[in-house]
Amino acid sequence: MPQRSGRIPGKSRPVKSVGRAKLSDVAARAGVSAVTVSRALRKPEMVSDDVRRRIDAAVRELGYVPNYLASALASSRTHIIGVVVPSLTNGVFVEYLKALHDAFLPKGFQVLVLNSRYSQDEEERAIATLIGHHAEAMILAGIDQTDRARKLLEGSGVPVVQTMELAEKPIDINIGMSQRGAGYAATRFLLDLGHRKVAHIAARVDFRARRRMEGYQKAMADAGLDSDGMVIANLMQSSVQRGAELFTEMLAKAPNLEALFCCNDDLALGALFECQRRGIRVPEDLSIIGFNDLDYCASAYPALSSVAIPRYEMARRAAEIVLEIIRGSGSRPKQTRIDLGFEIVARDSTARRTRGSARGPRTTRALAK
Amino acid sequence: MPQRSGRIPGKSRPVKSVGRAKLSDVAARAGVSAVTVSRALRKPEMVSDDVRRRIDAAVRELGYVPNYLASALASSRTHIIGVVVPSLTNGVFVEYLKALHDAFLPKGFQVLVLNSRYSQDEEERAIATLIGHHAEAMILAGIDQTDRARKLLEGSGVPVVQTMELAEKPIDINIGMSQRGAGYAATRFLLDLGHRKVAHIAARVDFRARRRMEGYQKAMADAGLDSDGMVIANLMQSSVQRGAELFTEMLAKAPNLEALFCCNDDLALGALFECQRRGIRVPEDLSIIGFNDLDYCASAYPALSSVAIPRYEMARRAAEIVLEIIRGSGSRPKQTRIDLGFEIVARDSTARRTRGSARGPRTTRALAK
DNA sequence: TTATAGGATGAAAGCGCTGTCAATGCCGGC
DNA sequence: GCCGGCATTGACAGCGCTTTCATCCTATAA
Repeated sequence: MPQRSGRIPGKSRPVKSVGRAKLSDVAARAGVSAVTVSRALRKPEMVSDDVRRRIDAAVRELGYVPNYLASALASSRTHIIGVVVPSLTNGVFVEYLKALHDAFLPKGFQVLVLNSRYSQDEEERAIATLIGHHAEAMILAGIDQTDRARKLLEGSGVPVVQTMELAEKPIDINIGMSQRGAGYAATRFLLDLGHRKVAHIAARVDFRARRRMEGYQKAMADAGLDSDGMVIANLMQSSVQRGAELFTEMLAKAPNLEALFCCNDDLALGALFECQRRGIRVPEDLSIIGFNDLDYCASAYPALSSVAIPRYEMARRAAEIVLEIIRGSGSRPKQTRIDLGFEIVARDSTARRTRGSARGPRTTRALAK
Repeated sequence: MPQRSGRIPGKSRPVKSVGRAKLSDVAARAGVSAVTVSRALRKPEMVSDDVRRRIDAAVRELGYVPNYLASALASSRTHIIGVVVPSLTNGVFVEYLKALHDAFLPKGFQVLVLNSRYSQDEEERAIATLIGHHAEAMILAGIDQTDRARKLLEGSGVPVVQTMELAEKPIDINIGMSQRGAGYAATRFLLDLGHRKVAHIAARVDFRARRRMEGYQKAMADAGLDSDGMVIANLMQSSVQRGAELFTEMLAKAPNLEALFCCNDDLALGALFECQRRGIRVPEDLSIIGFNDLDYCASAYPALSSVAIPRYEMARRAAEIVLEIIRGSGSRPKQTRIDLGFEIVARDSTARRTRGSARGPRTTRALAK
């Protein structure tokens, strides 16, 4: 005979959440059964007004908060969207996450964000964690998952969206842009302004940054230019400070620099500040272009040129598609690989090369320090 | 007789995670019972080598991922730390969250971050959500929770840490600093440099920003100065761009400005750029100090003075205390209210007022636009 | 009046795991 | 050759909720 549920006095297990009210407590207080309380909370229109009022009162009096774990286990609905990004501090992902929150929260979903810290292994672990939490969909920044991660994702049976970049063989859905193409275009833009000595600096080089750099190298090669000695790629964390440092380093290698393509805006801003510090005029002596087009680019002096990537739109579309799949349970979207492109935003920090004016004074000053 | 578990053909419930392997599947494949698998996964040293090997193999072959929900429900251990911050984009909280992640993840806890978007109601909802998820501790940015939120927190029975500010009556544990005092000190710093016309600009004014402003006003009043017409407080989102705008607005109200205290560094950077644009020399014509001392302050040209707040340390200490409580189950720390202070970081954007040189040309130019 | 929807409520089972305790097998020691 | 003790393993109940299906009651039609 199964024993009466409840705690056996003197032999109770270590109680965690002491005295926390549960469904049956509310039910007892309202004088109804537990099922009715459950219903009243989820589909209030299914119970009578009188009962609903009594239950509401009981809930308030007891400070009842439903146990989400039990609910999720019983219904196999977690309302969790799993997200993995490589960084929580990078401005790009900050806005990307904001877009995801904005899209999912109003629809009753929680967004569970895990940080892979630019490591494939940590990403794999994060993915396993999210699968363990039974996330109803998975949104990943990047396309470079490990084999095991791919297997796990495929086995999970939930929609997976890879973003930020275009994949050759997407796991499921892919919304992105060509990082390589964007790197090529940014470099091409500088070349088209008449610059020949175009350098590239990068920090925290991950897969995406690497492909941007490849774009830079291709554009240089296509223009018949040598990019050897014009690249500094650093694995340390990117920051404004780092931008100043790498630019300084570059100046030592290539004092007659004409244009600088920075892997991201932080580096570009740091380089700009360093120019001001050294009296290098931007854009007269040096053209600078960043990447990502963060908020501050437009406000800087001179306003920074950059490459705008559709980070908000990528997140929005990912959310849209995921919600559609979850709703329509199973109806896959017709298009599963979407290229959202990018845009070169030309501002005051880049200008056409003017013969003569630039060369002399700048390099002198640049070397002075 | 309870029916045999398993799906009744033709009448099965809507299956969510089709065919996802569970503990019993692994057990069957390894030829052991489910409990043994559970043990092998959690305390490998408790099972024999042979069994462990077979189980590991089965896990791999089936791509088994434990159902975290079921595990948490059964053990009443979620390993989740609940965190509520008012913004996911503000640089301060970005670093604060990073510190929390760094502290908790290595200890086997997940950090569940919810965004209150500077709204008390949303914060209350976030807190309820976290309680529903049975977070094992709660770390909140700020001290201004609603009454119901406080009740929920007290009823939850888990440690609660309020951070970023010092509370009169903490809910539980409080690690912070005096925002008001910091505002006072920053203003005092400018006054001590000989400035009289000291203005304050603020955006996205929340409780903390308001108290910083009160500090500013008190410092002005204590110095016998009038702060009327020297303050612009804006409720819109803060950004570099906004800094330029508010500074421009302030210039119209107070053309003979000598020093500017910005509510945060983004505004200060925007104001700095605007000065460059207008040919206002910093610090000769105008001293500028920001707040938070974000990374880029030190790199800007001129380097921005700011007020450094111990955001990393607040998070670290909060995590430390929480971990101690969870471990030692019940042993409260002796000190439950910790003041971590702040620091005025004087850099090149602030300087002693020099008679004459400043006044004339600057105001002219300032008014020019 | 009696049959008959249809709305409101409840009883039972089970989601996938873990805690507890009992059962089994094997060792050396007497 | 029997027993205590240790190392392994398994059976069972239950975490707090939802799903399913049965039951009850009232209102309406016949």
